[in-house]
Amino acid sequence: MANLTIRQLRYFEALATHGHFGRAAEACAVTQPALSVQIKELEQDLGTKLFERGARQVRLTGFGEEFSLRVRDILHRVDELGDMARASHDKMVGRLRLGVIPTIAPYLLPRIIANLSQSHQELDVHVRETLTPRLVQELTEGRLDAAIVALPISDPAFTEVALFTENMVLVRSDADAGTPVPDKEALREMRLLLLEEGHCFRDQALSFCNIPSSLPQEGLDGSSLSTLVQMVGAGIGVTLIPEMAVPVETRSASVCVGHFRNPQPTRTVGMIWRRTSPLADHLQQVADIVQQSANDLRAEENI
Amino acid sequence: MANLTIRQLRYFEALATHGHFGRAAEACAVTQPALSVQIKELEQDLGTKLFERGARQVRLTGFGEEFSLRVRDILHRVDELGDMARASHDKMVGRLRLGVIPTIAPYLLPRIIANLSQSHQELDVHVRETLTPRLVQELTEGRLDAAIVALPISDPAFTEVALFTENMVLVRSDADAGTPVPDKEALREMRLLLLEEGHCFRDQALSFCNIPSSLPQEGLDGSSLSTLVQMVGAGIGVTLIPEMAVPVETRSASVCVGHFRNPQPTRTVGMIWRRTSPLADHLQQVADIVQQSANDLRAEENI
DNA sequence: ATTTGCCATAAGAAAAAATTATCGAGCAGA
DNA sequence: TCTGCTCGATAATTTTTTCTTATGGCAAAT
Repeated sequence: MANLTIRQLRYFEALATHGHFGRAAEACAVTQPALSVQIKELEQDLGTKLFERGARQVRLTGFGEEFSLRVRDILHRVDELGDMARASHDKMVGRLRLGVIPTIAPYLLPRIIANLSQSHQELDVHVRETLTPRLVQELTEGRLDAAIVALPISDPAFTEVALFTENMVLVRSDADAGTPVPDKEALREMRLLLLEEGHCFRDQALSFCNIPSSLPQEGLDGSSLSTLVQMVGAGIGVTLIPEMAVPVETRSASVCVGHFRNPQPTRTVGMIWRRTSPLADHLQQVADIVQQSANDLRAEENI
Repeated sequence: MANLTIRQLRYFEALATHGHFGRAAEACAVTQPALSVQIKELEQDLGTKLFERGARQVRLTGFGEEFSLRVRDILHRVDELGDMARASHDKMVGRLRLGVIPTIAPYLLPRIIANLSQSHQELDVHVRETLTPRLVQELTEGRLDAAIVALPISDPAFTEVALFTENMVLVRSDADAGTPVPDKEALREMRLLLLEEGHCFRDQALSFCNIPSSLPQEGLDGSSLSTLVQMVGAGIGVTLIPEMAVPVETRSASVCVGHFRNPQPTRTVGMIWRRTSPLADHLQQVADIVQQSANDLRAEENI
């Protein structure tokens, strides 16, 4: 009934083209009875004769003729399945859904995209920029393939790969240039501008200053590092930003950048993906490229 | 490698839609390990993971997603094969390639076509009108499904079914009306108009007169019965035609028809097809309809 | 009439796929 | 943190399918 097999269809096609059981069988690398039986069962399943067995030759019936057109089409499509799989073996193909947190995306993404599309021509990269908790959720739900976040995440469901560790730097008004960089105790006395709640970078900044993140601030949170820097430039206060953001964010603002020393605050950026993801191998490649992208960026800055 | 089975594709589709091995297996009416193994082998054959087995759910990978689109399409087409076969089970469907000799076609074909297309709605009938030897050849080569000819053909490769026997009648000029119908000896002295060589009806006429068919005639052969009758109407001679042709051919010509007696010349018309034809059952039905058509025609003439 | 080519069939062997039973990993509720 | 539970993977065995080899029979060709 619905028990057609691809094998039967292959035998059928061979017999249709060769018009000869023996040769068709040979073409299929089986013996003639094997092919005979399968053709017979195919005809039985269909309830219709496909071939007319004359003494001299084997010919398709009218129905068989129509049948063969469809069978050829089907076999072709089946073969394509294999091709498709083979094509996507090593090179990562298709879509890569990548999440990135907002304090990384603007600075690193352009480089990542450039490098990725160079090394993985066929890959179309979807980027989602949002806060860590949402990235984690979407990753869990399978709506993302990987995410670039600040470590640690410590979710046992994820593989976590550290990519790089970068310093957090102080952004002050131009007016403060030359004055010594405050230590973290002094920092606590200053007006520290922070990202809105939910940004991990906010928590990292607070943590560096030993300020509990639950403590309410003065209500001057910015929605982006860019906003914070602008506010600093306006003389409203100081802020911390990741080193990576320096070239972009301090270019057009009248601010100066100061490095802390001993201990310097840092954040570690990494990539995470579901441990069960079958893309694991590929994702490690992607992680390497992201790491390379960060290195590129850093090298560029230090020119 | 190229060992994909339809079964695997069916299991795959079930798992893709259910997202759950147990339920997919149930839907396929097999146990869960059976499905598990087949999916595993499918993935192995392809060399790619199709599903991501999370603890909580089973999800298609990006590749699996693309794969499933194609698989659904393929399975649909495979199912159509079955439908197609089922649809053509009893009712004869598709094309019927029917050969007919020229001394039958003009008289019987309209009726046959009418009756056939009434009883076999879905059948599109291709008609080929030519001389017996060519019909036999095309039948042998599988380029025709059946032929309506004068019997006997006596080819062991063919099934031969007699349909009806009809008289051959004399066509004379109107002027001869009322004079007795000549017997075959007298006929030999008259100017007998015949079809061109190759027509079996020519040979049958000659045979009735005991004239060897090898004997050259006076070069007045007609290419059709219609021509012969017109010639008779012009007073050139007499001719024989099958009774079936009388209403059509003698309607507009100034000729009269005479029946021989004792023995009347006759020809037997029948249908032939390759004994190996899988349409045998259907062709017997067609033969019945052809026979009925001849009866219809005869009844109509005798009104 | 005999031989030959070719497909069908039968019987036994090999391969594939199913079943039952069991394991172990990840969640969830206690 | 443990414990029970769900669910998929795996193992061992049986059943089913599909081969191969051997052989038969029919029709065409010599």
